[in-house]
Amino acid sequence: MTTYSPAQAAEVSGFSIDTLRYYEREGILRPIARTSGGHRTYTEDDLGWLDLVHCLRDTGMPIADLKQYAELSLDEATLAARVALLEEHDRRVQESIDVLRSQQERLREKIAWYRKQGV
Amino acid sequence: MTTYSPAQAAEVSGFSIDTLRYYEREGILRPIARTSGGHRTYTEDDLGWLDLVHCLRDTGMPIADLKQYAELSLDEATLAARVALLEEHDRRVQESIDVLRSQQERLREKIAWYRKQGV
DNA sequence: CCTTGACCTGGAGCGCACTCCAGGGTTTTC
DNA sequence: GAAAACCCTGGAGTGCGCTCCAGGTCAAGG
Repeated sequence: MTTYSPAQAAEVSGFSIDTLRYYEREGILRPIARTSGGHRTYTEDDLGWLDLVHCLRDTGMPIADLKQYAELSLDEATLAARVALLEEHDRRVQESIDVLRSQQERLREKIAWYRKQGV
Repeated sequence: MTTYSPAQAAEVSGFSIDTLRYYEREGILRPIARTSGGHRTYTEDDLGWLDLVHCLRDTGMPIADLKQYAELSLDEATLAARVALLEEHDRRVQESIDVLRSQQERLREKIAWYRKQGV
Protein backbone atom coordinates (compact mmCIF):
# COMPACT_ATOMS: atom_id res chain seq x y z
CA MET A 1 0.00 0.00 0.00
CA THR A 2 1.39 3.33 -1.04
CA THR A 3 1.80 5.92 1.63
CA TYR A 4 2.91 9.53 1.53
CA SER A 5 5.16 11.68 3.64
CA PRO A 6 3.76 15.04 4.75
CA ALA A 7 5.67 16.79 1.97
CA GLN A 8 4.30 14.39 -0.62
CA ALA A 9 0.76 14.66 0.72
CA ALA A 10 1.06 18.44 0.50
CA GLU A 11 2.37 18.19 -3.06
CA VAL A 12 -0.41 15.86 -4.19
CA SER A 13 -3.29 17.45 -2.31
CA GLY A 14 -2.37 21.03 -2.99
CA PHE A 15 -2.64 21.98 0.70
CA SER A 16 0.40 23.14 2.65
CA ILE A 17 1.85 20.90 5.36
CA ASP A 18 0.68 23.41 7.95
CA THR A 19 -2.82 23.30 6.55
CA LEU A 20 -2.85 19.51 6.65
CA ARG A 21 -1.88 19.59 10.32
CA TYR A 22 -4.46 22.28 10.95
CA TYR A 23 -7.19 20.19 9.32
CA GLU A 24 -6.20 17.21 11.41
CA ARG A 25 -6.35 19.28 14.60
CA GLU A 26 -9.74 20.58 13.58
CA GLY A 27 -11.07 17.10 13.03
CA ILE A 28 -11.47 17.48 9.28
CA LEU A 29 -9.00 14.66 8.81
CA ARG A 30 -9.18 11.71 11.12
CA PRO A 31 -5.88 11.06 12.93
CA ILE A 32 -3.22 10.29 10.38
CA ALA A 33 -1.09 7.14 10.88
CA ARG A 34 2.40 7.65 12.26
CA THR A 35 5.83 6.04 11.98
CA SER A 36 7.44 4.73 15.16
CA GLY A 37 9.16 8.10 15.40
CA GLY A 38 5.91 10.05 15.21
CA HIS A 39 6.05 11.24 11.61
CA ARG A 40 2.77 11.20 9.71
CA THR A 41 2.19 8.81 6.83
CA TYR A 42 -0.78 9.63 4.66
CA THR A 43 -2.62 6.82 2.88
CA GLU A 44 -4.29 6.81 -0.53
CA ASP A 45 -7.58 7.08 1.33
CA ASP A 46 -6.43 10.17 3.14
CA LEU A 47 -5.46 11.70 -0.18
CA GLY A 48 -8.82 10.81 -1.66
CA TRP A 49 -10.62 12.50 1.18
CA LEU A 50 -8.36 15.53 0.82
CA ASP A 51 -9.39 15.72 -2.78
CA LEU A 52 -13.02 16.06 -1.77
CA VAL A 53 -12.04 18.55 0.91
CA HIS A 54 -10.37 20.62 -1.78
CA CYS A 55 -13.51 20.56 -3.86
CA LEU A 56 -15.63 21.64 -0.93
CA ARG A 57 -13.23 24.41 0.12
CA ASP A 58 -12.97 25.69 -3.45
CA THR A 59 -16.72 26.01 -3.49
CA GLY A 60 -16.68 27.95 -0.25
CA MET A 61 -17.74 25.41 2.35
CA PRO A 62 -16.71 26.73 5.77
CA ILE A 63 -14.33 24.75 7.95
CA ALA A 64 -17.08 24.17 10.51
CA ASP A 65 -19.32 22.47 7.95
CA LEU A 66 -16.46 20.39 6.66
CA LYS A 67 -15.83 19.25 10.20
CA GLN A 68 -19.46 18.28 10.62
CA TYR A 69 -19.35 16.34 7.38
CA ALA A 70 -16.16 14.59 8.50
CA GLU A 71 -17.76 13.64 11.79
CA LEU A 72 -20.76 12.19 10.00
CA SER A 73 -18.40 10.16 7.84
CA LEU A 74 -17.25 8.28 10.92
CA ASP A 75 -20.66 6.67 11.23
CA GLU A 76 -21.89 4.43 8.42
CA ALA A 77 -25.50 5.12 9.34
CA THR A 78 -25.32 8.77 8.30
CA LEU A 79 -25.28 8.46 4.53
CA ALA A 80 -28.58 10.31 4.19
CA ALA A 81 -27.42 13.15 6.41
CA ARG A 82 -24.21 13.48 4.42
CA VAL A 83 -26.05 13.62 1.13
CA ALA A 84 -28.40 16.21 2.57
CA LEU A 85 -25.40 18.29 3.58
CA LEU A 86 -23.85 18.05 0.13
CA GLU A 87 -27.11 18.92 -1.55
CA GLU A 88 -27.57 21.93 0.66
CA HIS A 89 -24.05 22.96 -0.21
CA ASP A 90 -24.76 22.44 -3.89
CA ARG A 91 -27.64 24.90 -3.60
CA ARG A 92 -25.39 27.49 -2.02
CA VAL A 93 -22.80 26.98 -4.73
CA GLN A 94 -25.49 27.52 -7.34
CA GLU A 95 -26.50 30.73 -5.61
CA SER A 96 -22.91 31.97 -5.63
CA ILE A 97 -22.62 31.22 -9.30
CA ASP A 98 -25.86 33.08 -9.99
CA VAL A 99 -24.75 36.13 -8.02
CA LEU A 100 -21.39 36.10 -9.70
CA ARG A 101 -22.94 35.87 -13.12
CA SER A 102 -25.47 38.62 -12.68
CA GLN A 103 -22.91 40.93 -11.13
CA GLN A 104 -20.48 40.11 -13.90
CA GLU A 105 -23.11 41.22 -16.36
CA ARG A 106 -23.40 44.57 -14.56
CA LEU A 107 -19.64 44.84 -14.56
CA ARG A 108 -19.54 44.30 -18.28
CA GLU A 109 -22.23 46.90 -18.82
CA LYS A 110 -20.10 49.33 -16.89
CA ILE A 111 -17.10 48.51 -19.05
CA ALA A 112 -19.20 48.93 -22.19
CA TRP A 113 -20.36 52.29 -20.88
CA TYR A 114 -16.77 53.41 -20.41
CA ARG A 115 -15.99 52.26 -23.92
CA LYS A 116 -18.81 54.39 -25.28
CA GLN A 117 -17.26 57.36 -23.48
CA GLY A 118 -14.37 56.88 -25.84
CA VAL A 119 -11.83 54.84 -23.88
CA MET B 1 -31.37 67.44 -4.72
CA THR B 2 -32.20 64.39 -2.67
CA THR B 3 -29.83 63.48 0.10
CA TYR B 4 -29.74 60.59 2.51
CA SER B 5 -29.05 60.19 6.19
CA PRO B 6 -26.56 57.50 7.19
CA ALA B 7 -29.42 55.16 8.08
CA GLN B 8 -31.08 55.74 4.72
CA ALA B 9 -27.83 55.30 2.83
CA ALA B 10 -27.30 52.01 4.65
CA GLU B 11 -30.84 50.92 3.83
CA VAL B 12 -30.52 51.78 0.15
CA SER B 13 -26.96 50.59 -0.41
CA GLY B 14 -27.20 47.42 1.59
CA PHE B 15 -24.05 48.22 3.56
CA SER B 16 -24.17 48.80 7.31
CA ILE B 17 -23.55 52.28 8.69
CA ASP B 18 -20.31 51.02 10.18
CA THR B 19 -19.22 49.67 6.83
CA LEU B 20 -20.02 52.99 5.14
CA ARG B 21 -17.83 54.79 7.66
CA TYR B 22 -15.14 52.18 7.22
CA TYR B 23 -15.18 52.62 3.45
CA GLU B 24 -14.90 56.35 3.84
CA ARG B 25 -11.92 55.99 6.20
CA GLU B 26 -10.31 53.60 3.74
CA GLY B 27 -10.72 56.06 0.91
CA ILE B 28 -13.19 53.95 -1.02
CA LEU B 29 -15.72 56.73 -0.65
CA ARG B 30 -14.57 60.28 -1.01
CA PRO B 31 -15.37 62.42 2.02
CA ILE B 32 -19.12 62.54 2.48
CA ALA B 33 -20.79 65.95 2.87
CA ARG B 34 -21.80 66.95 6.38
CA THR B 35 -24.48 68.98 8.09
CA SER B 36 -23.38 71.93 10.22
CA GLY B 37 -23.45 69.55 13.15
CA GLY B 38 -21.16 67.05 11.53
CA HIS B 39 -23.70 64.41 10.46
CA ARG B 40 -23.11 62.80 7.08
CA THR B 41 -25.47 63.42 4.18
CA TYR B 42 -25.08 61.05 1.26
CA THR B 43 -25.94 62.27 -2.23
CA GLU B 44 -27.46 60.34 -5.13
CA ASP B 45 -23.98 60.20 -6.60
CA ASP B 46 -22.62 58.61 -3.45
CA LEU B 47 -25.36 56.01 -3.62
CA GLY B 48 -24.60 55.34 -7.26
CA TRP B 49 -20.97 54.77 -6.49
CA LEU B 50 -21.93 52.50 -3.59
CA ASP B 51 -23.97 50.48 -6.01
CA LEU B 52 -20.89 49.81 -8.10
CA VAL B 53 -18.90 49.11 -4.96
CA HIS B 54 -21.47 46.49 -4.05
CA CYS B 55 -21.14 44.87 -7.43
CA LEU B 56 -17.36 44.77 -7.14
CA ARG B 57 -17.41 43.43 -3.58
CA ASP B 58 -19.97 40.78 -4.51
CA THR B 59 -17.62 39.62 -7.21
CA GLY B 60 -14.75 39.41 -4.76
CA MET B 61 -12.73 42.53 -5.48
CA PRO B 62 -10.47 43.18 -2.47
CA ILE B 63 -10.75 46.42 -0.53
CA ALA B 64 -7.26 47.43 -1.64
CA ASP B 65 -8.20 47.23 -5.32
CA LEU B 66 -11.41 49.09 -4.71
CA LYS B 67 -9.40 51.83 -3.06
CA GLN B 68 -7.08 52.00 -6.02
CA TYR B 69 -10.04 52.26 -8.36
CA ALA B 70 -11.56 54.99 -6.21
CA GLU B 71 -8.31 56.94 -6.28
CA LEU B 72 -8.16 56.69 -10.05
CA SER B 73 -11.71 58.01 -10.21
CA LEU B 74 -10.53 61.29 -8.73
CA ASP B 75 -8.57 62.03 -11.87
CA GLU B 76 -10.46 62.43 -15.13
CA ALA B 77 -7.40 61.40 -17.12
CA THR B 78 -7.43 57.84 -15.85
CA LEU B 79 -10.37 56.38 -17.75
CA ALA B 80 -8.18 53.89 -19.58
CA ALA B 81 -6.56 52.71 -16.35
CA ARG B 82 -9.95 52.26 -14.73
CA VAL B 83 -11.28 50.24 -17.62
CA ALA B 84 -8.15 48.10 -17.54
CA LEU B 85 -8.75 47.46 -13.85
CA LEU B 86 -12.35 46.47 -14.44
CA GLU B 87 -11.42 44.20 -17.31
CA GLU B 88 -8.77 42.52 -15.24
CA HIS B 89 -11.34 42.03 -12.53
CA ASP B 90 -13.80 40.65 -15.06
CA ARG B 91 -11.24 38.01 -15.98
CA ARG B 92 -10.84 37.01 -12.36
CA VAL B 93 -14.59 36.81 -11.94
CA GLN B 94 -14.78 34.55 -14.97
CA GLU B 95 -12.11 32.34 -13.43
CA SER B 96 -14.04 32.10 -10.19
CA ILE B 97 -17.17 31.14 -12.07
CA ASP B 98 -15.25 28.49 -13.98
CA VAL B 99 -13.75 27.00 -10.82
CA LEU B 100 -17.10 27.03 -9.10
CA ARG B 101 -18.77 25.33 -12.01
CA SER B 102 -16.25 22.58 -12.47
CA GLN B 103 -16.12 21.89 -8.74
CA GLN B 104 -19.90 21.90 -8.62
CA GLU B 105 -19.88 19.23 -11.26
CA ARG B 106 -17.57 17.10 -9.12
CA LEU B 107 -19.81 17.72 -6.15
CA ARG B 108 -22.81 16.54 -8.11
CA GLU B 109 -20.97 13.43 -9.22
CA LYS B 110 -20.26 12.70 -5.58
CA ILE B 111 -23.93 13.12 -4.72
CA ALA B 112 -24.92 10.87 -7.62
CA TRP B 113 -22.45 8.28 -6.36
CA TYR B 114 -24.04 8.38 -2.92
CA ARG B 115 -27.44 7.97 -4.53
CA LYS B 116 -26.23 4.88 -6.36
CA GLN B 117 -25.17 3.45 -3.00
CA GLY B 118 -28.84 3.51 -2.16
CA VAL B 119 -29.37 6.70 -0.20
C1' DC C 1 -37.16 73.14 26.42
C1' DC C 2 -36.47 68.46 26.93
C1' DT C 3 -36.45 63.95 25.78
C1' DT C 4 -35.43 60.49 22.61
C1' DG C 5 -33.23 58.61 18.95
C1' DA C 6 -29.76 59.10 15.49
C1' DC C 7 -25.11 60.20 14.77
C1' DC C 8 -20.13 61.40 15.88
C1' DT C 9 -14.90 59.81 16.78
C1' DG C 10 -10.98 56.88 17.73
C1' DG C 11 -9.81 52.73 18.68
C1' DA C 12 -10.39 47.97 20.21
C1' DG C 13 -12.19 43.41 19.07
C1' DC C 14 -13.71 39.61 16.22
C1' DG C 15 -14.19 35.48 13.05
C1' DC C 16 -12.13 33.00 9.68
C1' DA C 17 -8.59 30.28 7.77
C1' DC C 18 -4.62 29.74 7.81
C1' DT C 19 0.74 30.57 8.59
C1' DC C 20 4.79 30.91 11.18
C1' DC C 21 7.93 30.05 15.00
C1' DA C 22 11.05 28.08 18.65
C1' DG C 23 13.02 24.43 20.24
C1' DG C 24 13.29 20.30 19.72
C1' DG C 25 13.33 14.86 17.66
C1' DT C 26 13.70 11.65 13.33
C1' DT C 27 15.23 9.92 8.83
C1' DT C 28 17.95 9.76 5.00
C1' DT C 29 22.13 10.21 2.58
C1' DC C 30 26.87 9.85 1.92
C1' DG D 1 28.04 7.90 12.21
C1' DA D 2 27.40 12.70 10.99
C1' DA D 3 25.47 16.06 8.32
C1' DA D 4 21.45 17.56 6.09
C1' DA D 5 16.80 17.36 5.36
C1' DC D 6 12.62 16.55 7.19
C1' DC D 7 9.16 16.45 10.70
C1' DC D 8 7.21 17.10 15.52
C1' DT D 9 4.35 20.12 19.14
C1' DG D 10 1.99 23.99 21.22
C1' DG D 11 1.05 28.25 20.67
C1' DA D 12 1.46 32.88 18.79
C1' DG D 13 0.83 35.82 14.76
C1' DT D 14 -1.31 37.43 10.30
C1' DG D 15 -4.51 39.48 6.90
C1' DC D 16 -8.91 40.60 5.67
C1' DG D 17 -13.14 42.85 6.30
C1' DC D 18 -15.69 44.29 8.97
C1' DT D 19 -18.20 45.14 13.77
C1' DC D 20 -18.63 46.95 18.24
C1' DC D 21 -17.87 50.11 22.03
C1' DA D 22 -17.48 54.20 25.21
C1' DG D 23 -18.35 58.50 25.81
C1' DG D 24 -19.93 61.95 23.94
C1' DT D 25 -22.82 65.59 20.28
C1' DC D 26 -26.86 66.69 17.26
C1' DA D 27 -31.67 66.78 15.54
C1' DA D 28 -36.67 66.32 15.55
C1' DG D 29 -41.28 65.56 17.94
C1' DG D 30 -44.35 66.98 21.75
